Formats: sequence, C-alpha cells, structure tokens
Amino acid sequence: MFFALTHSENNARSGVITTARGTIQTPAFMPIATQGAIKAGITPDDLRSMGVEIILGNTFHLHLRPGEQVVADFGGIQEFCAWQGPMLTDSGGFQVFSLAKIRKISDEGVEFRSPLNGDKILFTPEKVMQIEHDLGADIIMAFDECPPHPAEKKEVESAVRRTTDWAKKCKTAHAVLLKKSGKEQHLFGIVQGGVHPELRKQSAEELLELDFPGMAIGGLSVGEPNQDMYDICEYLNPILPTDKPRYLMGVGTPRDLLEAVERGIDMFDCVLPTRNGRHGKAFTSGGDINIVSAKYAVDKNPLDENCSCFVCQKFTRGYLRHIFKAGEILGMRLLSHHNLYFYQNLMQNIRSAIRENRFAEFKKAALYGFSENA
RNA sequence: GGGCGGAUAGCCAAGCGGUCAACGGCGGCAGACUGUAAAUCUGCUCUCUCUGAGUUCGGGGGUUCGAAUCCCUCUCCGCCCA
Repeated sequence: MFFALTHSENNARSGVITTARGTIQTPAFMPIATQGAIKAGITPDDLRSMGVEIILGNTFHLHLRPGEQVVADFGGIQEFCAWQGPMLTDSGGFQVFSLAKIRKISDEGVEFRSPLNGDKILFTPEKVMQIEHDLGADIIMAFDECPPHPAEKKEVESAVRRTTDWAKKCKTAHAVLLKKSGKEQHLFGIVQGGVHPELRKQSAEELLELDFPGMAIGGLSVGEPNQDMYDICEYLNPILPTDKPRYLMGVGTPRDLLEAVERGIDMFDCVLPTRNGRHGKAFTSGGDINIVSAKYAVDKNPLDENCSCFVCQKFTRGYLRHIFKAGEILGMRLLSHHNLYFYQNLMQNIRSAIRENRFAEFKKAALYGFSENA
C-alpha cells in the first residue's frame, strides 16, 4: 500500500507513505534541492541527521542542466545526488508562474526561454513525463498551470481546464512509460482553481476521476492572503479522498504548516527554511529573528534555546551575526541547517501530537511561541 | 629650493559657476522573501522642532545676483627636478 493513514485527530492526519526507496512519515516537510542540491552546502548526511525522509528536485531546472539523460546515466536522481532515499520531482508547473516573463502558454503546453542561454524549451505533458521518468524520482508531479494571484477568474478557469487536460495526458504518458521502465514511480495530480471554491471543487473532481495515488493542491502561496489558503484547504478537505496523501505545494511558514495540518494536509515543501537561511533569517520557537540585526552583536545565546541542532549547541548569535556580516558561506550554511532542523523538528512534534491525540493543544502552544518576537 | 597634481559626507570616489545636501560603490541601519533565474531584492544613511529649515565639499580671504566648481593665500599629501 502506497499510503497508510494511521492516526487522525479531527481533520489532522498522520500516516506513512511507502516507496521503493523508503518510507515517509506524514505529515512531512520536504526540503528543496531544485538543481539536485540543497543550497548553501547542506549534504545528504546533514539531511539524514535531522530526520529528513524525502527531498525535491525540479524537472525544469534539471532538464536545462545537466539534462535528464545525464541523470539517467547515473542511475537516477537519487543516485546522482548521493541521497538514495525517496525523492519527488516538481514538474515545471511552478515555473509557468515564476518564469512568467519568459514563457508562452498554449493548450499544447508551455514554451519557455532558457534562463541559461535563451534556448526555446517546449514543455508538453508528454515531454514532462518523459523527463520525470528519466530523472526517476519516486513521486512525480503532473504538469500543471499555476496562475498568479490576483488573476482574472477567466484566467483561473482556463488554468483549471488546461491542468485537467494535461493531467489526463500525463497519466496516459506515464502509464506507457511505466510499462516500459518497470520502475515504481507515483504520479500526483495537482488541483488548481485559485481562491474560488467552485473552481477548486471542479478541478479536484475532474482529477479524482483519474485516480492519482496522491493529490496536490497547487496555485496557493502565490500572493493571496494566508486565510484564503487555509480556507481552500479546509474547503477541499472533505472533497479529497482520505486514503490518499494530500500535498500542499510550496507551503510555508511554520504557522502555515500548523494551520494546513489542522485542515488535513500531509505533505509540504517550501524554499523558506533554506532561502531565509541564506538571507539571514532564522526560525525559532520564539518567532523569526534576523541574525544580522545590530541587537545580536554581543548576544551569547544560541539561535533558539529550545533547539537541539548542532548549530544551537555550538554557536552564539553574536558569532553567527559576525560571519553573516562578513559574508562567510558558513553563516548561510549554519542558518540553513538550523532552519531545516527546526522544520523537521516541528513536523516530528506535529506527528507525535496527532498520534497522541493532542495536536490541538500543541498547535496552540506553538503558535503562542512564534508570536513572542512578532 | 623649484615644477606639476591632489585635498568632496564613516571610507573610496564623481562633480568643475546656478537644475548640488552633492552620481556611484563600500561600510552602517532596517525590511522583504512561501511547488528557488534569489549567497537575492527594497528602503534609509549631514543636522533639526523634518512634506520645511539649517549648516557642508582641507583653513582663511576674495570675485559674482549666485561657488564644491573661478582668483589669492595658508596647511597637508603625492609625483618629478635640484
């Protein structure tokens, strides 16, 4: 069985996903290795030491460099990265949003211009499936259209229509490739529909007919108010099947994770722990801190006194501030490490709380802590 | 001793009669970042009773309606000739 739900408390769920390369306890947070590496020098050993069970790669960026054939030649993305655990590849659907200035959408697919050299890159559902099969991740995402926020409702409707159409094509192409490769790869569908409940419902129902082993919610955390994101999760909760993992793409802040878990989400990924780590912001049990702030110059405390990561065992805020200001790469690595550890620890605590039927009180206490510095 | 060339806000450095409180960079301060074109981006950084006013461009003096910008002089720095 791919997904087994083991505990639930109201809508919050905990379970386990089983792949050929290992299991993933849920709710899970997946660090992002867009180009096959967690930025700022976090190694596979680092990830394992903090309890990470699955990481992400990106189809678009890995296609541009080094190319899926190179990755396939190494035996797949997991071997290539020396991670060797479960991996997931995003499809390039987010690049439809993030690279909006250098792409053209049609019903056939999306024509990108390479940010590397200006080459025209045509992504169709079939092409994306071929690339994701060559990359060989354990979970692969259907090619979707992620519209911006705000957007005209017509634009969102069209994105839902294309996303469904492309999902069908992805499923068909995936089935053919799967038969040929004999590998185990699980294709997830992605629900679109912006902040419109009726479009979300339509998108989810159309995708559910295709019976994907997992369902993702895309098109959120693109600029809409946080409450809208929570509302959409809450709205979709009874529509999505309970026996399949739900993946809220691109989310989020520690608070977002708690709010979304409460509304039935099982999987997350987000650049925040690593990007903010590189930009000098640390997540702590007492809220975010900006380590370059002058007030930490002679602060001899760790980033988070409640954290047991090695950064918090060894280094003071004053030292971290100094190496950050000095531009030493160690500062970015240490903050990235701490932030990823903080996220993993938070997810571990969330899972324990759900399994012990005390998630509601855990969430309340955690949110109270995050507000200390706010 | 003589001849050139310099001295601009914390530092470097543009400006060379009005549109200059003075380009730009560094440093400093603050903020942003949510399926990563991000070790990135944005704002502020002389003083004040701050949508206005006051003092600045080595010191002093002068020319002019008006000077960081022109003239005289002093001080200091660099290069060259003795």
